[in-house]
Amino acid sequence: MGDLREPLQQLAECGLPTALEAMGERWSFMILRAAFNGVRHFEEFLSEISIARNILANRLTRLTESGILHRTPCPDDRRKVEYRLTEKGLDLLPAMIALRQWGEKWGTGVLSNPVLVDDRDRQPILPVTIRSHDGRVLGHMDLSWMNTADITPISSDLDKVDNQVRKLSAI
Amino acid sequence: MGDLREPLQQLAECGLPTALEAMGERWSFMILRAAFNGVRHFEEFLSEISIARNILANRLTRLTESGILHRTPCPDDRRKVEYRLTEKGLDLLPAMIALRQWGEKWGTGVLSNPVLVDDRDRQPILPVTIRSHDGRVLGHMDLSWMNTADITPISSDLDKVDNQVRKLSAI
DNA sequence: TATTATAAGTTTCTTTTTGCAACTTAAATT
DNA sequence: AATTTAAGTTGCAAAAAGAAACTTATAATA
Repeated sequence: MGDLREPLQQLAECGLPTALEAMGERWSFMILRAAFNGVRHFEEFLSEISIARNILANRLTRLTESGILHRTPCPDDRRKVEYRLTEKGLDLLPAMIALRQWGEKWGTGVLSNPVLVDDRDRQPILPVTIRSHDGRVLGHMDLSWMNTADITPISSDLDKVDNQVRKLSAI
Repeated sequence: MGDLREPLQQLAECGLPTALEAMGERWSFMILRAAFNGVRHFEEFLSEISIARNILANRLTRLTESGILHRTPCPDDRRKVEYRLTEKGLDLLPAMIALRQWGEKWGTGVLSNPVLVDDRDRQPILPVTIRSHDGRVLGHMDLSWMNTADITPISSDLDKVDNQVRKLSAI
């Protein structure tokens, strides 16, 4: 069988560079976390995070431009500006929690307190995992890359596409 | 009821800064992605990613130091060095996929090809989500912060801890 | 064997980002 | 009217990123 490193260009066709363009700068994730914790104003971010004033201003502008935060001047106090997470920003929660959980698991004894719980039963959430279409938890050894074109809608014969598949766990 | 922004210090007690210390630098996630795609050697990373030589050298050293990659000189060709993901590195897959999926969803029409499939049935994986202990998919409005000490082992009376809870969706 | 090529860096220098501190501007408080 | 607060901006120094040439050890080739 051929070389395993065929999709050189395909590596480029991936959402990761896009995500990093918006969230890859220093402090972006810390600002996001603060926003998820209800922080909404400039001076509030400033006291929550140990970031320089000008950098914060720059990041808030960038996050606003990329549609992660929405900037609104407050009507009641016209000095204030409110930064709120948009739907796009809120949708970063799984990525942020996955990162946080990884840091907790592998960091030097971070006690992880407080912990995220489900409102319904007040129990801690599960570790964020990768799941198959029917909900089984998958590890990297269970995964392959496959061309969208070669995917059978739901369940059919899938024998002939065998060599269109690249194991992720060739690692 | 009191102020909603009580856990100022608690924001610091979180795995996110730890995770960002290891993965927050520019290119780290791109290197990780390449590693997940089977890239193992310096020159290979270099041609896969548009990164400067010295920066790549620096990042590989840093990622090795933080235990995400393991560096081994190749026995067969002593010029070569092999960089492989450790267990700690492999464990970043959910975070990376979550980011990638976010980029695909919100980026400017990234077609996402190839796509990650489950080996078992060759069907695309689900979007990475946050789940309750019993597997329900949770949104940010279903989540609260709670002190570890106040969590009832599995299911008991949980009424009195009511004001120990901070809604995440006060947003 | 000598010559060339390859792999994995390192060095030097230039350009961008960070970070700090002081300054600004508009609006609210006292 | 004077002071304080909120959200920035400006100027300058330090750190990090990027480009290009250089190094060192090894392997392949003539």
